[in-house]
Amino acid sequence: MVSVSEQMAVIKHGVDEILPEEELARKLESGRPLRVKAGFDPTAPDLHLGHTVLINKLRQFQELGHEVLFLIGDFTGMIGDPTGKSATRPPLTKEDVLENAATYERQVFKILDPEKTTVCFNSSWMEQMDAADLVRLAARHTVARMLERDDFNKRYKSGQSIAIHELLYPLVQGYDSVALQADVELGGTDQRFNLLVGRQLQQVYGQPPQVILTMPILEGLDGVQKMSKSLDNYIGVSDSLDQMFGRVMSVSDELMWRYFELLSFRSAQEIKQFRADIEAGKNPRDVKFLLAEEITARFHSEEAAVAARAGFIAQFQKGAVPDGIPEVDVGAGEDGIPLANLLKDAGLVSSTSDAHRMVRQGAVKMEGEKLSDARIKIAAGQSAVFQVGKRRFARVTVR
RNA sequence: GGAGGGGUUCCCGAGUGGCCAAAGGGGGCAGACUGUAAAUCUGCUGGCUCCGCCUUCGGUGGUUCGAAUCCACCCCCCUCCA
Repeated sequence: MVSVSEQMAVIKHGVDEILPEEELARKLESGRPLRVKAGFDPTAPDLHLGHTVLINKLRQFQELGHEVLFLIGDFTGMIGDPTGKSATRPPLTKEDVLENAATYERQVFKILDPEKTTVCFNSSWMEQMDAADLVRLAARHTVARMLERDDFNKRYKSGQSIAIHELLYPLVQGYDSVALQADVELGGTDQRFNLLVGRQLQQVYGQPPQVILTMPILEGLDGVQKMSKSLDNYIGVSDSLDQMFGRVMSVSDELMWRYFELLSFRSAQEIKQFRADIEAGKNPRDVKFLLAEEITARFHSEEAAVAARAGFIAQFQKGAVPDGIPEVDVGAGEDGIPLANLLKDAGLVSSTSDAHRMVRQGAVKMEGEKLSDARIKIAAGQSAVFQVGKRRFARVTVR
């Protein structure tokens, strides 16, 4: 059994806030496995590394012997967390929810231990409630407290509308903790208020209140804005091996440390040692390799990660053509096909105009030879590797 | 219901009759430098049969030799008043 202080050290690594910290220590001292809850949106379960920050922390709890309650908010999904701009969301069908849940599991169990994870849906208790039950639940909380939530507060003060059902969201999420008898609930920093409501409700319902633990929001590849799909600065957990490896490598040295803190399972001491090594003259790239390997290994495999590294070195340090590039056929006329059209048809550029631009800038190569005129014709029957920029490749056969 | 202000190329935002495919910034892409980093510098950033041509400035229809710019109607957004 890991000591409480050791457990605390692991748990505290990378977190934003633990409220209240002493209470967590006390719960750990009891020695029983804690029920650790985290809620997830039932829509679009296409996870990126930003989402995994939280999941990684859940994993650490599991390794310390605790139980994870993976809650899919299919009922709350009907409301839609008011934080977002989209007011009301189209309700998902049962089938959608189940399908999304399956996708979640597929992605999440690359990190979590299925043996120590309970997947649950809040519709299973919320749908049991009748109107009277809901009124009773609503009676446990006050408008004044709800309005403490920052975004509600702002909207209220500025006279923007707040629909009644939006006030229900934190309440239902909080009730989930009651239903699950959670000991700990994890969430992003933006979830702080909602998590605290759970604490209050548990007390009202005569349960020991959960400890809340918030995780920071992970910055995207740009290092500034939060990682998100819409900003296209993300690394998806379903990304291909090479793409994932390459994207981790493209992270700046500065941001690398953040990723180590939130995405790696290496200990704080180890990470500190890496910093010292670089300080002493080690190439930061080599440390970044370790990060990229760890992450790709998690979502692909150890062997794949090693292969990815080798491929990476070959492609970018030695300028080799990577493996597994797309093979495309393009059609040509009597006297061949102009280069610009070939590039467009092969999907290497978005338009022939773009092709001309790329050629003009010296970005286009055929079998490693730079081409300087987009109007040259490539004759039918030829097959060659075309390259646009450093990372767009295709083996093109002219028919 | 009333008053006013807007809708411009991926985004923000100039432009108010020809010199506008449309300033500037952001983002993106490419080149140089490198560690495919970051920072920096340079270029590109509507389409095409690409040194020329074609189609864009909320929509439709006008005025004009010529309109993103003027007129009419319509659609949408925002602010203030009731």
